[in-house]
Amino acid sequence: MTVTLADVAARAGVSSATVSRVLNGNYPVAGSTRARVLRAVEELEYVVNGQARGLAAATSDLVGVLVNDIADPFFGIMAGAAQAEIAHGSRGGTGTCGGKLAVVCNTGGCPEAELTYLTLLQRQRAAGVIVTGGAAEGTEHTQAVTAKLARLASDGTRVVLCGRPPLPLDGDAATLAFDNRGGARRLTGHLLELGHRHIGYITGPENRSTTRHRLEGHRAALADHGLAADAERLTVGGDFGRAAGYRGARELLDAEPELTAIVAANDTAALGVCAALRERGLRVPQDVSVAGFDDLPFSVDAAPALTTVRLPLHEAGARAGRLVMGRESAPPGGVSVVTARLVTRASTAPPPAS
Amino acid sequence: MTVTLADVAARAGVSSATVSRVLNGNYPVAGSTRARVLRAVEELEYVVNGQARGLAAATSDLVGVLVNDIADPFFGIMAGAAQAEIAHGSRGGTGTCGGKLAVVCNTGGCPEAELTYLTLLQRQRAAGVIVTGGAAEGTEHTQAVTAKLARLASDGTRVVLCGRPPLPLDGDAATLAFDNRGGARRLTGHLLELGHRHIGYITGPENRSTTRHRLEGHRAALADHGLAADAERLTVGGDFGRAAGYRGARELLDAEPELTAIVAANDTAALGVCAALRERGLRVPQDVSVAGFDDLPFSVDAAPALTTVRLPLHEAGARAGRLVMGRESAPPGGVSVVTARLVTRASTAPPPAS
DNA sequence: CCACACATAGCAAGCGCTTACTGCGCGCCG
DNA sequence: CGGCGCGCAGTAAGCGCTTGCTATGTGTGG
Repeated sequence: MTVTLADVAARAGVSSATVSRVLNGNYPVAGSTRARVLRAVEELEYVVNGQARGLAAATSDLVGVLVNDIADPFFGIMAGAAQAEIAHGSRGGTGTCGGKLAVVCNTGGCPEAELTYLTLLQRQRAAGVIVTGGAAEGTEHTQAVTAKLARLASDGTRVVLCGRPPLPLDGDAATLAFDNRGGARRLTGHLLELGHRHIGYITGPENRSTTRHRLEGHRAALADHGLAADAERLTVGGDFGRAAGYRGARELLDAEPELTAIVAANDTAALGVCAALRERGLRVPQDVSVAGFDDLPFSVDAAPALTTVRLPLHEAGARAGRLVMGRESAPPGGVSVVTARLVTRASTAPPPAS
Repeated sequence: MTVTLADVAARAGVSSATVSRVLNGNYPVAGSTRARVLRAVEELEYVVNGQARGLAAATSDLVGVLVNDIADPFFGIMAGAAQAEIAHGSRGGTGTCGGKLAVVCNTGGCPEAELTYLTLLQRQRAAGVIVTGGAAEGTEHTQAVTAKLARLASDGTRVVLCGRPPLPLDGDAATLAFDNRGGARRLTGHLLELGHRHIGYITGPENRSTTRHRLEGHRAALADHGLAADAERLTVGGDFGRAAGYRGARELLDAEPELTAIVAANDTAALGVCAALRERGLRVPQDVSVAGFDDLPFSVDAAPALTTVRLPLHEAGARAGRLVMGRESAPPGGVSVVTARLVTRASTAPPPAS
């Protein structure tokens, strides 16, 4: 039923070695022979068996891409860009084609799931792995994940960390670190400059590096203006979700009547904040200013358009893809910082005069 | 460097066959032997070689998921849900684990890319393939894609079409067809019932089944009310993108001063429509009603909240995942229709009295 | 007490491909 | 005109694992 190299060889009247060489093209084969082989391939609709090839050549066509939530455009954008680079060079048809297959794995940000996927990828002897999104911190699995990554790296799998703090890895590893702290600091700084003095903050999920860094940036800005005191009280927990923003905003509003601005740890939550505000009859930005983080595509379309911090997700994903494919080399030290740029739009304005 | 079955066998003082059987667990092995083997596996941090296993057992741990645009939540939601089902049963650690690896492939809706990925998947002897999103129609590659799918199906790969018209496939194939036409018809029907008579329509990309079905539904509703005449004139082309909605709305407004409602082929475009309207000083829904399609998560947060048609994307994706894993069986005939429910929110209202 | 059945473990033959290494025939130089 | 080297093609040894079949040891019934 299934056509093998040997079938093609028989049909073309050559040995299977010759067919293999024609298909891989790194060995001289006479033009006439090659043509005969290719015709046989065509006629038989032969498709190489990737597993057998991988086994024999000790290579793999797979590259893993771990994301926290594939339904979230934040990750979708990075994953899409990375995949485009990874698949790059592919050509259709029955013939040979370069490029690899990206395996996008949804971890839900759970270190155990990360570990599972990493093991699965290791089983397939993946050529590389891109890990996106913040790292969970402080759980025992975190360490296991690090160990696994170290293992992969030292086994020759290219490891790229994208939007996650650098890790000391042996082999061919690189890190694209997002400047979450700096971005958050500039964002809150912007609000402070506008004159806000009572600024609420809705965090991301607990124990994640991204959450921590953004919060640290926010607090650093407050400290710059000698406002560190209130910080704790005006911070409520969230999870990057829209509902958390909604809930958090209500909570903040109840706790602090003088509140004039709310910063959410990301755009999605900021949208929830806006909804809660609207519901209370508060206008954005006249009564309360709102800011997010990430600058996802929908943020510009929110009403009012959201002030946020832009992370070049597409570019970072593409770069991660190139790094994992070895098409671009890592900077010395292996770590390069991705800058986060403040984008001011209509959702922030000076606080009401009152 | 890399640990093999034989290494484990040597360490445990058994043959490699025994180790294999312990790991696969479908053959009686004495308890004491099993324990010894497992300890050796642990000590050596052995991880099976998926390629070798696949080759020997003629199986695969891979399942492909083709999507048009991974950065679009429409696909992200389905892919995420499907993947959760596909990975289901996985357990961490070094030991055995069930579940498979989902390979999410971004095709950009381009049939050539679909073909390429399908071939890549075929090379890896994927256990199954889920194809999501509408099909391109009328290009010569469309036929090639169909042929490739037929080939895969008859080779034993489970094929699941999710949100794409059914195809006559041999093997173990199933289709989850979205009721785009019915949904669109109900949506436009809603607008007509509100009293609108001049309704603009912004389509999806050309030559895609989804675009065609939604437009057909829209026109069917118009025809129901004897309004088929204007349909052509009040339809402008789009591509499911936000910018297309923006552009389309301006175009429609210029062409038809009496316009009181605009239907976009999806929510993303509807957001662009709202932006254009705001820019012209038109209020939604007092001056112009707007409706989308899909009910993506952000639609409820738009201002005003978008009237749209809800497609149970999560559920459909999960179901596709179960089908491709053989954990749920296809309905007789292989096709099951996913219903599209009208969701009326604040963006639609009766036309202005004038 | 022997034959036979059953429970385990080992042997070895692949799975389909890559890739040294070997073999062959030809043209060219001396 | 002989030998050498080169350009191609073939041979075969794996890659790491699964699995049908065989071998061994123990317990049981006749």
